[in-house]
Amino acid sequence: MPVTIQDVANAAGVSPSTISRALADSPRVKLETRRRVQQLAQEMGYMPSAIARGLATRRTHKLGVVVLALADPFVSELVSYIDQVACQHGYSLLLSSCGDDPQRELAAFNLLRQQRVDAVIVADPSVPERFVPSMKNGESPVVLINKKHYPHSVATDNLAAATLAVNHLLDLGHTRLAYIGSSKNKVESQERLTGYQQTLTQRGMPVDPSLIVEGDGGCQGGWQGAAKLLRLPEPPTAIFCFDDLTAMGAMGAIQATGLSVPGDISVVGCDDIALGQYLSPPLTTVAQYKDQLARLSVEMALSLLHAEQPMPNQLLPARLVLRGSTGCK
Amino acid sequence: MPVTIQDVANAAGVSPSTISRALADSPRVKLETRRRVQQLAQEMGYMPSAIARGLATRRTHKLGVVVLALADPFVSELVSYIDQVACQHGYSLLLSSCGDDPQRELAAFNLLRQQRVDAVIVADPSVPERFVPSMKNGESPVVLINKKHYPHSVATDNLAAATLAVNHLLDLGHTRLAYIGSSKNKVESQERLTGYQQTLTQRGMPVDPSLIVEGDGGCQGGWQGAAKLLRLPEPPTAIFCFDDLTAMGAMGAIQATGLSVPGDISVVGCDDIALGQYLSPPLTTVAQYKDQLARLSVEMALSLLHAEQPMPNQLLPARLVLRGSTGCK
DNA sequence: CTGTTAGCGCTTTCAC
DNA sequence: GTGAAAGCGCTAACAG
Repeated sequence: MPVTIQDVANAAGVSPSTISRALADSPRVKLETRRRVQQLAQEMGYMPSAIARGLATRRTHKLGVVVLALADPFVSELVSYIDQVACQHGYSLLLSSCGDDPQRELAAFNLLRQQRVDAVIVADPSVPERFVPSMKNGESPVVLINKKHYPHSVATDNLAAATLAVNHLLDLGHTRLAYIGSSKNKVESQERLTGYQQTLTQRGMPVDPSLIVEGDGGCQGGWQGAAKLLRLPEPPTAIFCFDDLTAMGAMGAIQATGLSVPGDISVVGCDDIALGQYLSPPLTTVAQYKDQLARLSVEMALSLLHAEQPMPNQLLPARLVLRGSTGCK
Repeated sequence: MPVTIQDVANAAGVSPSTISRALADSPRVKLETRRRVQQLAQEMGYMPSAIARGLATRRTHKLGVVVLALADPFVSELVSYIDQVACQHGYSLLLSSCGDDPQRELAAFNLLRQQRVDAVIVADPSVPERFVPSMKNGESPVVLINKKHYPHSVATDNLAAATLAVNHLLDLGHTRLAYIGSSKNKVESQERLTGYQQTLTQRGMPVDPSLIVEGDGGCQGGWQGAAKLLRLPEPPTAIFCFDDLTAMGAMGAIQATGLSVPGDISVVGCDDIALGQYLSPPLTTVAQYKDQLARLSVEMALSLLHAEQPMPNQLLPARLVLRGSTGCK
């Protein structure tokens, strides 16, 4: 049995309330008593029960984090940042992977509701759209990452991201430029596609529909997408991929046929996962500011809680990272 | 304000206790009442407060998961499995990355204690040893993954893993065989090193100390380790790496100098992270049964809780996965 | 400055 | 088969 506030109160010869106040460093208790109590609590190894405190204050200091696939490097890096920020604010993360099964989705989200998390952050953009409405029913605010169309979100500007990538490739002199999208992230992928198309058009290049194929946001989809492009009578000389995993798969497919990256085909990814720089060749990519996505999403969640002026939706820029897969460096 | 059990009781015209029992499907309440209450609760969108329940039962149905770096693919894949299993048992995961800072470590672990998690699983083998003793003080049982020397653990047999890798390389005809270890995972790395040495000796090969270098369990360490090996007067023709990230880094370094994998040097990793098969060439590796590690660690944690006969420590086998980086397939 | 009193929402004896 | 009452460990008025 853990030490309770009563135990400490008895030991200190004061009432539980005083202990409670002293530990909160309330000025309402005499400095001396405060110090004494604090030290005593420390010595006794007293750990306030977050559970009892939660019941009393109706605030659990827990953030629910919903993801579909934690194993996706972008997602795990993001969650890692979120955890850091949350920790700084005295919050813990309650994880909830909803898997791909609609049944589990609901169960997972209900678990979060039962746990009375103060807010939930949907940290994986591939969490299905159909999952989102059910969240509204909950009483805790929901912040979505990279779903800018929802009430509370912080997202990377996909249009700008695609523009950076395509301009880079165009600057390199490429004229046949493909895009591999993601069926798992329809909206995001569509936005990046739009950026791709707009940029081509703006720079006076034709948009060839046969150069637009769909992956699944993972390596496999990237591989298959690239394989399809390679079978074209006139294959592209550069590929912009929905994300870094797609790009990895694409590079694999290209290299497996004996072609060279970037010698024959240049590849650009998106996200900037940590492993990208260790691929051969290192992956040129459009980086998302994961640290900012994390920080802002936590801050937004917290601001929603404290009913300050509702923090507006955030749209973050992206950053081009030049590496070997487009022949840079 | 969420619907409380009182609300449901009022609506149903029975007492809270009956609601509580009905929802637990207790035979003590008449079948008809039970059904009626269950449906009513459903309709009213009643979600029992895990927090109040936790206070009353002293069981939170939460598992604390301690990791150092969630962004490590092995770790995130593992946690992903743990989440699945935990969910099946009606448990949620409370995440706690302790970062590399000893200060935060303590804070992170204290958070878990305050949250009164039922048990904690240390899911990242690179969580520093010095962190472990402080866990014993907690009142909740602790299960460690891949730290077989601790009271409650489930681990992959590192000796066997290394043996598989080295035998494979030897079978391929290699005679100069290097090992890149990890300074961040001393014990594990030492075990794999022992397996490497024993196997070489058993098969009548010399153990050349200059072929044993240390990485950091990540790509960078792998890169540097391989670079060091390449500068040797007589470089190895095969490298067994502490883990897949190390192997990725090593492959990068080798390929960056214009050498070929596996043409000039074969590389074997360990862990079998999902991305391995999409590298060029795809990575031969010794797979850990991550699903089993996850399942058994959760089951061990739960068994510890329910004070059944304490489940003995588990040692799992490893499995060789042949791919391109050793010229297979 | 400190103590007393009431809950927070649930489970669980113990009665009826 | 169901209800009443106590209590889980804490916080937060309200007194003094």
